[in-house]
Amino acid sequence: MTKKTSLKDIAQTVGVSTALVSYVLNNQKENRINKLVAKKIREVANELNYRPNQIARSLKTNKTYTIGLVVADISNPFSSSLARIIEDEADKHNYTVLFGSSDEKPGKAQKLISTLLNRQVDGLLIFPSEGSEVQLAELQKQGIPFVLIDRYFPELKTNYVALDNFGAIHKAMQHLIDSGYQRIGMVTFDTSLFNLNERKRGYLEALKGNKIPFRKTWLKELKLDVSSNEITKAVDELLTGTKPVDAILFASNRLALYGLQQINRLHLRVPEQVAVVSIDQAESYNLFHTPITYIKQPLLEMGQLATKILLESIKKNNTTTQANLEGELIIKESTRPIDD
Amino acid sequence: MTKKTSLKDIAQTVGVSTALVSYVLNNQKENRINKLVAKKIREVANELNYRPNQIARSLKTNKTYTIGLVVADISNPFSSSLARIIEDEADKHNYTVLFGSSDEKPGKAQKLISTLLNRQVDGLLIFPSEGSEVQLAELQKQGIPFVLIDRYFPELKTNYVALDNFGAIHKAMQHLIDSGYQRIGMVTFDTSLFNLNERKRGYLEALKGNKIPFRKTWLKELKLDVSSNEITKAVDELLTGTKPVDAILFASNRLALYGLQQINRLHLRVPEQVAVVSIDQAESYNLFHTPITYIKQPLLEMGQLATKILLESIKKNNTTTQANLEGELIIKESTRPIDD
DNA sequence: ATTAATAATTTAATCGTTTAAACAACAGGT
DNA sequence: ACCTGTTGTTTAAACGATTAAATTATTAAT
Repeated sequence: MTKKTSLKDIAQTVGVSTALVSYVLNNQKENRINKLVAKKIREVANELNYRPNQIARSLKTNKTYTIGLVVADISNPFSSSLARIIEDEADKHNYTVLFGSSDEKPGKAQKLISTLLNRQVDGLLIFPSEGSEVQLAELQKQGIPFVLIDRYFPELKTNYVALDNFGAIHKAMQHLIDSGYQRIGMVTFDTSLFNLNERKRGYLEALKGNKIPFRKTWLKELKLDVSSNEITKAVDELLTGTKPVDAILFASNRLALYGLQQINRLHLRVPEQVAVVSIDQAESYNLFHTPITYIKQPLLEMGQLATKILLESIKKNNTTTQANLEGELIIKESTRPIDD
Repeated sequence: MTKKTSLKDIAQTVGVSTALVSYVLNNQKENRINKLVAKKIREVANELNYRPNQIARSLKTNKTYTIGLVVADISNPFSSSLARIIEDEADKHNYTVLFGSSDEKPGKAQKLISTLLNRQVDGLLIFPSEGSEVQLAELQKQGIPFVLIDRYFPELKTNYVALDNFGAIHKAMQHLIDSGYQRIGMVTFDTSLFNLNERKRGYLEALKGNKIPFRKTWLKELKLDVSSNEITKAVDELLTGTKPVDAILFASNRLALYGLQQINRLHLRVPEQVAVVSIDQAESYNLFHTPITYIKQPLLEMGQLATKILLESIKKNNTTTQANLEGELIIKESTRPIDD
């Protein structure tokens, strides 16, 4: 490995001090520096292929221009799509992203955050997992800038960017009801996470608002780390009883992905025998014979906004920004109105 | 922001030198240090919630325990799945991952690599893009440890881990031919990338080996950054002429994703009217009415092996490891043999 | 020619850690 | 009493950059 060139090397070859080299390469004190010397320094820097050691700079300036991204699982399309958006937005401001997956486990998240902080990230973007309130409160106490994405805790006064889950589901439900569906099932998660419960609340409120009595067999609440088999089973139960549902609302793309497979296996026609709505788009839904109605999350806006809020709060740590963004209902064939 | 505690703070409260604190917390010189003092130091470190400044440590030790991951696009499932595997493997060795997307553009890749190197990553995992040979040769010259994933350049003697593309496609083709398909089309990329051309070579060789004369209308070569419309058009051409193909081989999951949609739109039955094979699995293929035969890439092995090779070559920079892993052909309904 | 003002550059401390080398204090052996 | 060895700890330099303050060189003004 050819030794990397440092300011010192440049300084020596040119015959000046490292300070001067630093000033020149950072375009500081421009008017005070001899143009010829500056030119020479730049030339030598180029020749020696100088790359500033960001680590050394960080140590001195106490800024790493790095943000930490904590997702549940980077291989999940929702996470990776947002990761990409965040990467691009961060890059615009010359920030780089360190990431890690928490697998929805507070312990793992804790370890991850700790690792990222040891690396002196300037701030964190977190998809928080269930039960991480205490950790987050601690971060807050330590004055570390962070923004929550997708989920948040109403009892914590933190920055966050999330979907207006209640509104989105309510909108979807109203659409189903307006289209003539009456026995509407929902497959969602059993969790204490506020945002997911908002989805449930949206479902229940919509039923109530339309005077449709709720039956508890319509609501399937699955663990966050649910297996594909369990999703299959839940969908099966919704669709094969004596009084099957005539529409299903899936609370995540993973649930929809496996749920639709089961609908295929049962040879049910969509939407004639069962209408379907999913939260969160996926290009792959188009492989299904009937295009699926879904709630489009404003991913671009979520990612960009979250990143901007974080960078703002890194600059000056004062305000708290909380954003509940609207989802858009994209109506496709899977919820065609029942003609009667 | 409460000031972070440093070694100095601990040293001062205990009343010893920072050196001693460092030795204790790093479990060095254990037998030479007074047990009571050591205990006291650990206690105070705990109380003050000490977190070592990895930046300072890196500056001194010249090791960041960070690897840089350069993918084409982190939001692509292939990339993000591998990213997750790499993350886990890296974590086992206490490494953290900095990532960035190159969008298949050498310029962007260059900038990214440069940024990562400025941050003193210990090594790089790269999904190289077309035309990056010079860059990679340069990296090599500088003695920077790196491993290529998925693609490689036969003229460069670098570490790499990739699929045996020729073998995989050949296997798929043989299966199609053995199942009675004769007019086999392929949708692939028009590129100088070696591994993708190996796919084309596998296709052509299989035809030749089975004495099936190749027709150039069967082969659709699309740009790497092809739009969904162009994929649609290519599939359309393969399937709607006077002599349509009776099977299609898709060279990537993105091609398959849009290709299958067009097959849906044309209301063609799979496999009766057209058989389908895709490289690279995707859970979402299961949404298609007919399960799709595909070549399963050994992602876990690829990611783990690449990471291991990188960490090895960070430790001692000597050998070059090149691995062409076998793909597994997973046979499903989409290539059901033609009964005759 | 002297002084003052300005221009150009250097000095030196600092960030938080690591680590070789030096040092102090004491024990045991002669 | 003196040397030797061991134990426990400190000193101080180093990593590669930044930057306030000090210093020197040059020019302009009197």
